[in-house]
This record gives sequence, structure tokens and C-alpha cells, in this order.
Amino acid sequence: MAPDLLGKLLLGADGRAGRIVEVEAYGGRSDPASHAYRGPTRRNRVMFGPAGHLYVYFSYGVHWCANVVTGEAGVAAAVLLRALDPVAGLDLMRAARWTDQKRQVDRDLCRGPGRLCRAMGIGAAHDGVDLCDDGPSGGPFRLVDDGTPPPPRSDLGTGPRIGISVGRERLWRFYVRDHPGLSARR
DNA sequence: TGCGAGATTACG
DNA sequence: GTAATCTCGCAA
Repeated sequence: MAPDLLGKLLLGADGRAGRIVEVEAYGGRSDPASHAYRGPTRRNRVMFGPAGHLYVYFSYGVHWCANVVTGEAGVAAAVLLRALDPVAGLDLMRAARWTDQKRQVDRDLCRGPGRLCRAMGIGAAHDGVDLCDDGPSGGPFRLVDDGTPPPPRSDLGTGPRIGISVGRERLWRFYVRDHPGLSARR
């Protein structure tokens, strides 16, 4: 499920867009690393809702992180977006990420879960928005298959999720191998 | 009611 | 290396 998101496009209403190159899967009651491990709270309630919505949370008191909810209603499961390859609206992303543009490289725009949210303009207001609303006045963000072939399986890498202390035995981080925009080094 | 840990990042 | 300072679980 989670690796299927690799290669998909996250599209903002203002034209900003990035291709997903790195994700991590999180489960519910059976995944000790998941926010949903101990049941629903005010923060994680969207994780228990229907699939295709955005779960946004505030991390370390500093920045926002975004997940795609993947489980049916009542089942907590989500995929954390860890890195995007910026493909459109780069000027808006640069303006959102950097006050001083000097000595910055576009490669770093969406490299990391917090940076990607900053670059795309994802924040508190977007917790729970529907990513699959294709209507004329659809939501502020959409998850799109633009027809670009997904990365071949041979180019996919897996490994332990980053920044957690429990559940490391599950290799639930998925990424496009050797992509320059990955949040962690090889 | 308070404290420690956490799906992190920017800047010296 | 460290500060930034939110949310939650658990102890008191």
C-alpha cells in the first residue's frame, strides 16, 4: 500500500506540486511507533477516519508533518510523506522555505517531512482535508496519478522508519533508491 | 498538574 | 550541538 504512493503527485490548489519519493507506513493499535497505538486522541482522530484524507500534526513544537490516511474508517493507518521531488510552483516553495535564497538548492525544498509541508503550504488548516476530491471546487490539496510510470520495483528501497525508538524491526520506510531528494542518506 | 519523550529542523 | 516549545502518556 505505502509503496504505491511513490511516484504519485501531491498537488496544491495554487499550482505547487511535488512527486512523492519517500514515505513511511504507520499502523494502528498493533504498531507501537504509530500515533494511533494508544487509541484516538484529539491530534490523531483523522487517522481513524476514511482513507484518502490528510492527517497533519505538529511535531516537536516547531513544524508540521503530513500523512495520507490509508485505512478504512475505524481502522487507523497512514503513510507519512517524507520527501517530494518538486515539480511545479518552485518559486512559491522557495519563498515559503527561505527568506535568504542564497546558498540554497532546490533539491532541499521538500527533503524531510517538515520541510515538505513548509514548501507546499500544508498546516493546521489542512488536517482532515480530502485528497481525492476532484470536483470543480475540490480541496486545497490532491493526490494525483499524472500518468508518469511509477518507479520500477528494482529502484525501490526499504528500511527502518526514521526517528523512532520502537517498531524498528518493521521495514516500513519506502523510497526511490538513489533519488537526490531523500531525507536520509544512504 | 508537571515532566520526559517524540514520525524534526535551522542555525552557530 | 542546541534551541525551538506542541501533544500525549504517565506518575504524583
